[in-house]
Amino acid sequence: MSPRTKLQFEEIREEKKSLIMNTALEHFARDGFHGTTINNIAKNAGISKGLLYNYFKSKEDLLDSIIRRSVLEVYDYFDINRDGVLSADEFEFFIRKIAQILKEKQIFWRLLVQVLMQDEVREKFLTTFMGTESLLEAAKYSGEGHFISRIMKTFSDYFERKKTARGPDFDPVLELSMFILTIKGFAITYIYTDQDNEYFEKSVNNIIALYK
Amino acid sequence: MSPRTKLQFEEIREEKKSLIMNTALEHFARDGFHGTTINNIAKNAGISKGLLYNYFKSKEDLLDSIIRRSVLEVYDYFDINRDGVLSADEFEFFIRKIAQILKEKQIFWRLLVQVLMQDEVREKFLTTFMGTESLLEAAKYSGEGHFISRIMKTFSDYFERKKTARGPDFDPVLELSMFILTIKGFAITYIYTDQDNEYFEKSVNNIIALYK
Amino acid sequence: MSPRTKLQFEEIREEKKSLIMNTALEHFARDGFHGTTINNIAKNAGISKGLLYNYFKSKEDLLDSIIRRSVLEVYDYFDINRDGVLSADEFEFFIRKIAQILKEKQIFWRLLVQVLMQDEVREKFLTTFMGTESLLEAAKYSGEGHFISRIMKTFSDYFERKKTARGPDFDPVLELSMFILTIKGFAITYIYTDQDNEYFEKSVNNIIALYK
Amino acid sequence: MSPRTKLQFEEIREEKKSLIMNTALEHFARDGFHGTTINNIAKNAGISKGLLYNYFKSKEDLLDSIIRRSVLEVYDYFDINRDGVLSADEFEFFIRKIAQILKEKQIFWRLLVQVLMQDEVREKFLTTFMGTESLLEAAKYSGEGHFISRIMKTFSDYFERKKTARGPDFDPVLELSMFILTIKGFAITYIYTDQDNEYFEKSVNNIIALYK
DNA sequence: GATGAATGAGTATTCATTCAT
DNA sequence: CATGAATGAATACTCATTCAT
Repeated sequence: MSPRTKLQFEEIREEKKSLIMNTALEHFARDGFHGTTINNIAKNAGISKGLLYNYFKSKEDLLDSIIRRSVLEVYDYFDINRDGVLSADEFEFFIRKIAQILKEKQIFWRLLVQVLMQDEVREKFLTTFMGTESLLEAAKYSGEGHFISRIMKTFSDYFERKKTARGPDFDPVLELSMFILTIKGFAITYIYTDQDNEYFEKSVNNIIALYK
Repeated sequence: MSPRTKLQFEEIREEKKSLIMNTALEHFARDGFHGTTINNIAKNAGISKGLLYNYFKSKEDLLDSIIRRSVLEVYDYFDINRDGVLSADEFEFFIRKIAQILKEKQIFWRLLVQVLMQDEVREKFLTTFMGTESLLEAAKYSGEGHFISRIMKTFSDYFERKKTARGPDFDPVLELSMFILTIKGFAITYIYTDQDNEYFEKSVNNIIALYK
Repeated sequence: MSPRTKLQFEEIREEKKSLIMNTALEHFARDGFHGTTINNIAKNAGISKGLLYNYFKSKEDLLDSIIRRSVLEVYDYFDINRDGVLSADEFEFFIRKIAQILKEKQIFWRLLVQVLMQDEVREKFLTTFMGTESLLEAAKYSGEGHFISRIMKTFSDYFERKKTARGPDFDPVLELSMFILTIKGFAITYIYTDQDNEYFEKSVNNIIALYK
Repeated sequence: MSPRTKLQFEEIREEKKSLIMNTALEHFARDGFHGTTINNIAKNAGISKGLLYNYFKSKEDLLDSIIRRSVLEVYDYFDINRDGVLSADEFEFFIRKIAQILKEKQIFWRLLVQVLMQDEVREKFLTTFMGTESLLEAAKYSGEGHFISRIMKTFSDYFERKKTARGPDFDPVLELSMFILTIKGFAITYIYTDQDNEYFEKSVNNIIALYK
């Protein structure tokens, strides 16, 4: 009957937080942020509302935590040891990685996209993770804490380097923006579509063929 | 002081409805469906809540009406006299038309995209206007009332016909899905971006160059 | 069946607001601000919670409104045409006036005192109506909007003028602060005591005898 | 490693209780009873909520304990060996004592006053320590456990005795009630005011001059 | 047609208190 | 003795919708 140790408490905390966040993610992604009630989350997680508020300051804080956690997870995927120069093969690897993440975290991306449609959330998110509102702008800076900005810069450099090979008619910024736009379209499409579809893979290959 | 004719009453009705819908659209697009209150719409439209309910059965009915109206408007854009065969030039015309509509109705598209992220709305909308959940699937049917499905079919046929010219390696369905996905990415991008950007036009040209 | 006029609406509004404020005042004075629930106020006023929030932004706004209204009422009592100089008879009139107000608005004063014990409310109130935290300090300034400060200044001047008559040993500031302190004690006592007590009147007379 | 004796345990218990009560007092006085949370008290006392409930049955019990303890402390101040007759010098001593206690326990008095504004608490407290609601009434009885009543009686007798010296116009009850009222005003004033103010001492002297 | 007062079910949030460890 | 996770009832506040005028 000895009291629980600090570690035990910590474990319980982390487990419960995770449980709540996963449950909430499902709800948010399916019903939207406003359409989801704390009551429902708590009920589905099998806990009381009070406990939820023991772990998260507010409904918004819960949303924040989910986004933050998932973004950091995504960041890990890209945290490979690189010299800042993206070779053609590395480029391909990247694209495949993005497709893979999309597959594995489909439900999160659905939430993210939905949430990013709300203007306030959008602004806040972009400032936090990109440092600017436009992906094209983001590509110009190598913001320190701005994960997305860093990736954009990497891609931007990639297309810049292609200019020498492709000649003066090649517009690297246009190429970059077409590439981003295509990736976005790809993502939006497969967030809501069955990804076992044969065209998921085919599209990936095609994007690589187009922009590698 | 002759009494107003039935027609005049009808006109007033339509004008008021339009006023309400326009005001509501702005709010929905900016604050989301849940984030918008009837009170706010009524106040901004300069009418009373009661009157609003005189015109629309419910908040959802108001949303429905807006979507329905706008879709019909969009439909008008495409209601050119055509023989069901899309020539290369007609294809280009189409793309430019889409870009133009995107520009002219940016706020509506923003709303539509946002609303379509909510699963319930999404399903309802897709059933009504497409007859299926997947654009690719939609291309297979020439649904009667299904406006979007019809457009998809037109594009599908277009890429099918290119197969003969391009040879056996050409996969028309892949081409169609890459095309759709690109249009989606283009739309999503410019719904939230300043469209006076030089890359708006450049991207349009590029998409045409790629898929014409 | 003609619709209600603006005036009619205004009347309804004012009546209901008054009803709510009176009901709330009773509750606040008896159970304290925190001890009173919106539910109870609404129930006792015979209206729905929703309506209450139609008239007051929040529970705190309701409290604010009550205080503001009552303070203005009290202000009216003192808004006599005066030259800024308080004669001995006017002094007596004042004291009797204060006693009278205390009697007529006992329940409000109970609330006010109770509320002023909460540090935050206290600060806010003092800043709004006095311009400083100390009555003694308030007496130094003739703050424009600061109703209480103005009264204090009047009393301060009164005791200053007595100095010439009473000689060098007379400390007008001490006299003022003893006077204030006595009035406070008087108020605190009779806020919670049956005022038909014979010593209510006797005390008033005594205070006048002491400080006139 | 000799086991702790019962006495040692008792000491620890008392120390912890004291720690909790002191912490709680600070919070109650600053934020009010309702505005204070058990969580905050526990956190600031450096203990767990559970332990707090090991010492006090409820939040209200904690409040009760604080008041009870402090009242007893105050009682000690007055528990001088006296014959029941208050001489003029003893009267002066008393007043100075009250002023001193006010200074030393300012924070407690603030709490007490605040808490006594809540009607329920008020009633309970008055019954327990005074036996009646009115200080004037309290002066009539020499309630056994009623500490305050006893003090009132002492003062009452004091003013009664002065009647013989002052003549038939002297109303001892009026004098007593003016005295009480002045002390109350003095207390209320200096509970919230910086007591290093020179008028604190001057007021004390003045009260003594008036009622000795 | 037109108004806005009125409703009530619903929502996020708080907090004293309990209890397994 | 000691911890803090867990509960649930209570509370302020919101908002779509109705309805008397």
